[in-house]
Amino acid sequence: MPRYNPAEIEPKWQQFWESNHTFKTPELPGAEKLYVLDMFPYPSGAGLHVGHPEGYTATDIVCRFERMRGKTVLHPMGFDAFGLPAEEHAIKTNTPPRVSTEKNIAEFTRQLKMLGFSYDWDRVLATTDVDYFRWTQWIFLVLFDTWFDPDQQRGRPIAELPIPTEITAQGDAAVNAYRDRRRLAYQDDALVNWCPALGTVLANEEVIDGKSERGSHPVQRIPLRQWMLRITAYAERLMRDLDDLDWSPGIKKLQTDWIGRSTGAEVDFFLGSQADFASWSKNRQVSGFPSQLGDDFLRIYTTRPDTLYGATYMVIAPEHKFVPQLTQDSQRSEVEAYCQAASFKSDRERTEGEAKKKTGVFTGSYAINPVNGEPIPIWIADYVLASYGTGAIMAVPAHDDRDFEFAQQFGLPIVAVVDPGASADSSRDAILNGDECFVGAGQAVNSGSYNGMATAEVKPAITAKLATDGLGQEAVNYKLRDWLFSRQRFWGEPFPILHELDDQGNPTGAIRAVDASDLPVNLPHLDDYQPHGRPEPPLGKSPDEWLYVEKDGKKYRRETNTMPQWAGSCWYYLRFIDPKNDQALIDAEKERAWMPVDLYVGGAEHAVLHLLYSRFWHKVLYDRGFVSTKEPFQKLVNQGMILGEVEYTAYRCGEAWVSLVDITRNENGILIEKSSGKAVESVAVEESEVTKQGDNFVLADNPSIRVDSRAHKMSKSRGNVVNPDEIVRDYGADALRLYEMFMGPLEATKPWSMSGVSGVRNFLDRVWRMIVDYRADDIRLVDAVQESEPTSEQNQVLHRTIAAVTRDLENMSYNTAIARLMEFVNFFTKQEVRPRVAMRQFVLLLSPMAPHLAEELWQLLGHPNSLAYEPWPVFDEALTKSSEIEVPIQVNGKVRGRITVPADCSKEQLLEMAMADARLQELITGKTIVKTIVVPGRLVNVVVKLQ
RNA sequence: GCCAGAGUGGCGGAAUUGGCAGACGCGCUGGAUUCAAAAUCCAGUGCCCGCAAGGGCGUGUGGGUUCGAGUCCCACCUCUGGUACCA
Repeated sequence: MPRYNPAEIEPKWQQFWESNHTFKTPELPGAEKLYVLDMFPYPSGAGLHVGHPEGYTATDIVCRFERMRGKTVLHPMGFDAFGLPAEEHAIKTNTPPRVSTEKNIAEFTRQLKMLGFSYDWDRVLATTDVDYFRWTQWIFLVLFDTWFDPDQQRGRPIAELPIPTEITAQGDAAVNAYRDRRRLAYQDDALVNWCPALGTVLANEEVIDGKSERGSHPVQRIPLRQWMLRITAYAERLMRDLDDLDWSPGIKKLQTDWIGRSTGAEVDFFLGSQADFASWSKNRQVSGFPSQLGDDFLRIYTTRPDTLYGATYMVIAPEHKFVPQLTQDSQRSEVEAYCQAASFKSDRERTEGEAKKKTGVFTGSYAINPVNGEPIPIWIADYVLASYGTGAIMAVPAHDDRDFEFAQQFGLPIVAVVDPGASADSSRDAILNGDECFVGAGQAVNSGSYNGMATAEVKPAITAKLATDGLGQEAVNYKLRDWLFSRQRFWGEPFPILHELDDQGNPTGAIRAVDASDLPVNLPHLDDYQPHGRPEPPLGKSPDEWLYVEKDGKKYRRETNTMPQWAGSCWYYLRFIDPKNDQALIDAEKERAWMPVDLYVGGAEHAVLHLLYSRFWHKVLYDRGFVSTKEPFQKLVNQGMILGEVEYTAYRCGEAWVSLVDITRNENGILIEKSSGKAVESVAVEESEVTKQGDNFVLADNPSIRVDSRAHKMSKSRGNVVNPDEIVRDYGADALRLYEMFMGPLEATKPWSMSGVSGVRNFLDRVWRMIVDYRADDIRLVDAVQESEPTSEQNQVLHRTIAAVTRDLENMSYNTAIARLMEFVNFFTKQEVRPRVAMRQFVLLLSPMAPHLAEELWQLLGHPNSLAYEPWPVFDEALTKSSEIEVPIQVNGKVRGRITVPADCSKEQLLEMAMADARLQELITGKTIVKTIVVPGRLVNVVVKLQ
């Protein structure tokens, strides 16, 4: 029964590859290396999703293709296994997260192996492996041991940090504190989502609308001591070094925008009476612009120093440390209530909901505008963020949308200082009157000596003047914030940090790093994973043997925060190169030989954070001499999302159908009928029940009812999730791989289609029957496959296929490569004689995409060894060409006929033959030839006009 | 609102980058094979007019450049994804 049976041949070849170590990668590459990396998965309990194999198949094709072209390929796989779901599961079931994690990893491994990817499984790792996170902790020690030298723009050992003499004079504790403040890993108070009812700190994604995801309890933002990583120090390099990467412009832009560099000025506003302003500013002319903040002025950051004359009030963030100082007694209760309310809101809530209405409260205090000596009121409002710039702004309502909206709401003055000019539309008067906001560039007005100057000139001029007066200076700001690196979680890497305790067991504030030789710091055993009710991490529940450490005669308590999930995924690409090294995170020679990653493929959801964090760590490791490349990932490709099968949805209100055009969403997001306002019910309809009318789908038996036709994201709740196990069972792994590649371009979002899967399976069946005698009782070649020379036509098809498939694989255009292979099969199944040499070449071309079937056929064609390292077929250019070609003849750009001409026919000959064509003559008689266009090998176009 | 990407047959998608629009697959129609079905094989399949030869229209919409536009330019519409007061 020699039918194509993937259930039999796929496990057979997977076993063959495994027992022969076919894809074992040498420690060091040969002549040419290629490092191809997939974004490793989080091993969730749900198992592999069809989205995973999309990218994995694409990279596997690259690897198999390039191995055959002689490259030494590194293609590893691992698991990003720390994370919230395992811990949630632990809280619910009280099983240790490691147990469920390992179970999930085993399941993922089984599923990945079932798809025949050519990973070097000897290198597999999980971020939760103790041998792995030992080095994650080690890298943290490097970050802890590094400060950023702004002059050299690089990270240097903390021992090289220059200590000011006055600090040295204060003793060791002062020196240590000075160092601690400058390390790349440092401690700071940051706001966390504290949920008193659950007795635990929640991650941002666990907070929905200010309530806990579980149980809907109120969540409060409270400051908690946190570990931070000084990624902002690297902002400039993270931005600049994008230039040399082979990433899509879209991703580069996302990263650039995330870093969000802006230039402007910091300006100090005097906090005092108008009478004292003169002497204060005179002082400033002598002392200059101070680097330290004082309490007699408010420092703001602006990108529009040119609008300083238009600043009519100021706003500070509710968390600004001047709030108590600036609040007058008359305003105190109002201010306190406002700030309290703001503390309950997350950043997101402040910007969402409530129609983004601006809120704020007056402090009762005033500051003096440095350019004109005018006092202006200081407000508190949550539209100003504490974490950006200086947490305080000068408000220029005439030229900033947000300030304008706020000023209108609270009746604050609006003074225009930029004239949009006559060229602008009719609203110029409204703008100058302060009735409308204008954010563009123009000409300065109401701006003292700057009047008449263009915006672009005023900016530097005012900044320069402020600098000479000691009132301001040019400044650069980034939206990028330092990376909040600690989590109040159990299931993450413990920090290798000890907090010194005094004799009473209280922290002294001094910290020390765990010695590198004492790594790893393993996670302790906990009896249970229930929250303990304090705003402190679960590791606070650890047994004393773990929690308390004595070292050099001093007592310490371990750090109880853990690292975020990002930590382990920041550097796994390095460990794959040398996964078992117990002396170093990576051997230097191997690192130089394999880095950088030549191709990195994964979902676009990691476009910003994961890639930015990895790049940051890599740069620190580079500065400290542990890696040799500036950037980790040379080429990046983001695969598109796979949606569920297309669904048709009709809507019904009671018994009556309602057309899609008559439906809208009410303010609660419920679908209603526009006319009646009644809720409608959505009904899934079969494809056979709908028909296309114009651009839309309608019910076949009621064409006035339009229905919705779209593919949705796969989700459990929608019930449209496709399970790879089922596809492999019903169609085979090669069919799944092939289908996912045939669906469309790798980067595109595309809907799943079960009949598409059976289409490619059908192709694989045809491939089988092209070579195997499916009517015989045992597996043998079909009679048509013979040891003969290909005809010139067969050679033409073969060599064109080799050329096209090779080019398509180089471009990662897998859908068209597969189409070429289909054309080959369509041609050769019609051939009575199928030369064995052509079949051999074809099998090699097919092998990167459908490796199991290809190996089986390769064996059948008489080769005892795997084809994995067979040389890739080479095409002969001469054989791809035919001697004659068909060329269209156009009249006025419309195709009116075709002629067959020699392929190498010259321009003149081509025109001559075209003009000799009877059909053309017929069409142009009685008309004047205005022009002829002849493109050899392409077309002839005759332009005529009447007469 | 802003940013990015995309709109091509009944469906997924091709088109060597300005040169025969719709490759390849799905679906559909007809035929062969079969007692019948499945499977397989062959042929056809953008829309409209026409018995046919042939003609007209056609790549989201409207304009433009060109001998020639899916491809380039301008304006607009729709969808998808991302993002959210960063001064």
